[in-house]
Amino acid sequence: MFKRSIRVMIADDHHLFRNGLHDLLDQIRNIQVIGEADNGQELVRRTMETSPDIILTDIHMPLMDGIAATREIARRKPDTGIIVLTAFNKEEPILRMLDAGALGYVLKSADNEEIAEAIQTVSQRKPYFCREVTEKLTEIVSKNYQLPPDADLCFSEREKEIIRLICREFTSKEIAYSLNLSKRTVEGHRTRIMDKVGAKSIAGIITYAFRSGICYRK
Amino acid sequence: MFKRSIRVMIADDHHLFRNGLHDLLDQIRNIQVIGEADNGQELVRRTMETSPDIILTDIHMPLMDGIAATREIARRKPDTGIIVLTAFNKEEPILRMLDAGALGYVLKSADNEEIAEAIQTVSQRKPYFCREVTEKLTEIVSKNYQLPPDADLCFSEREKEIIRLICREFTSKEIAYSLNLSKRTVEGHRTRIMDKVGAKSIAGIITYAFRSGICYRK
DNA sequence: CACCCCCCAGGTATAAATACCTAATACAAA
DNA sequence: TTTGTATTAGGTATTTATACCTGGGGGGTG
Repeated sequence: MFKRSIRVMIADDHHLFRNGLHDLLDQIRNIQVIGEADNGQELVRRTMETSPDIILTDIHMPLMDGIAATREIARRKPDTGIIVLTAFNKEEPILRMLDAGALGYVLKSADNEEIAEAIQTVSQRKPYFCREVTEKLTEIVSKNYQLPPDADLCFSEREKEIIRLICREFTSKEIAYSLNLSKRTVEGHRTRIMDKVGAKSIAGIITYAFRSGICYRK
Repeated sequence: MFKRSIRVMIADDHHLFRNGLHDLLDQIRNIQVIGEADNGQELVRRTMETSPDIILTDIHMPLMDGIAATREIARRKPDTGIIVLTAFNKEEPILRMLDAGALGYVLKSADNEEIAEAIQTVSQRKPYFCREVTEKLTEIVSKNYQLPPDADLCFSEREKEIIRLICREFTSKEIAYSLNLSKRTVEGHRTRIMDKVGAKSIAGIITYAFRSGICYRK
């Protein structure tokens, strides 16, 4: 089966690094480097013009950083696979880039094979993270994610349903309407929930819901 | 370069599934299946005896589930690469298995190549997650991890103070008393806060507070 | 069967929150 | 100086929430 080559754009503010990466990618058969940019604005502009399949971008760049550029490109050309290629394995940039819409995250210390693998993977719309970043990611997850506490199990499905609706700013009347119940029934559930979690008002229900994982941050 | 074959152990309570997987793995050159287990206890015991390089295990199994078995094996034989092979792409089992020490997570719907790839990857001590799970993982991260919010800056200290008190279940009257203000003043702040965050009620204020990081989970 | 728990729903009453107003003070920036 | 914003505070009215009470129906279990 014939595979058309993957068209790649490089963005980094260091000329030498771009050169090295360009040479490296030129050696890979089905990859074609179609452009370079030394800042985020140029990256966005050239991406709009040339529609690369894959972008390899640094984070720290003048005029517009890689995060803002990624966000912009993810919005305007959502089919573009964006891979972050940066030196540091820090929590915040990883999360910001993920949030901005990057599909891959590879450290600059990566070897040639890994970069090639990242490009191949992301070009199929699959996420790719290098080992270090995956480790970081799992670390972040285990650090920030609280497993549903046993208390969770104390709630019936109905109760959890109502808790989530409460968190979404629905009043008892609205919840009753949407669940085809009486307003009094919803109020009854609400009271039971408050008793269970020891809350004095919906405020307590909501804080409990967030802290316990019944509701999520996003 | 000569590569010694990867010694794999299979754990699943379904005989047919073990068979199918066994046959599949037998077709891969450098993989050698050295044993099977149909429950977690047996998995741990046989792992202690035979020290496989890689374990492919289901989660739901009698006597001891895959999570407990993984935890045990990660503690007693930390060099073992454990890959979860399960049917469902749910948040909780993923996190539990990661926490327990699994390095890979592949859905049973995966094709042969993907399972082979997972084994190869994990045998190099690199984590491997199938696409769906990676997506879930990033979803979990972006859902639970809060970026330092810019919105935070939009609130005056007074407003943030009041937001935190609201989250702690204080009523306007109580807040007014504790801050030596009029109840009406607190209500005024509350209204301004609701306007700013686009909330319809305190529920909206609290969810905003959690999501933006003005209030914390733990 | 009796018992318990969940879900449902109603009454009555008070407290709290919200939606509209208005307006004075203070302090910093344009 | 003027402008803006934060903070303070009040009035009036309606809607919601909460605290008490009551009861029925269904499903599972000892």
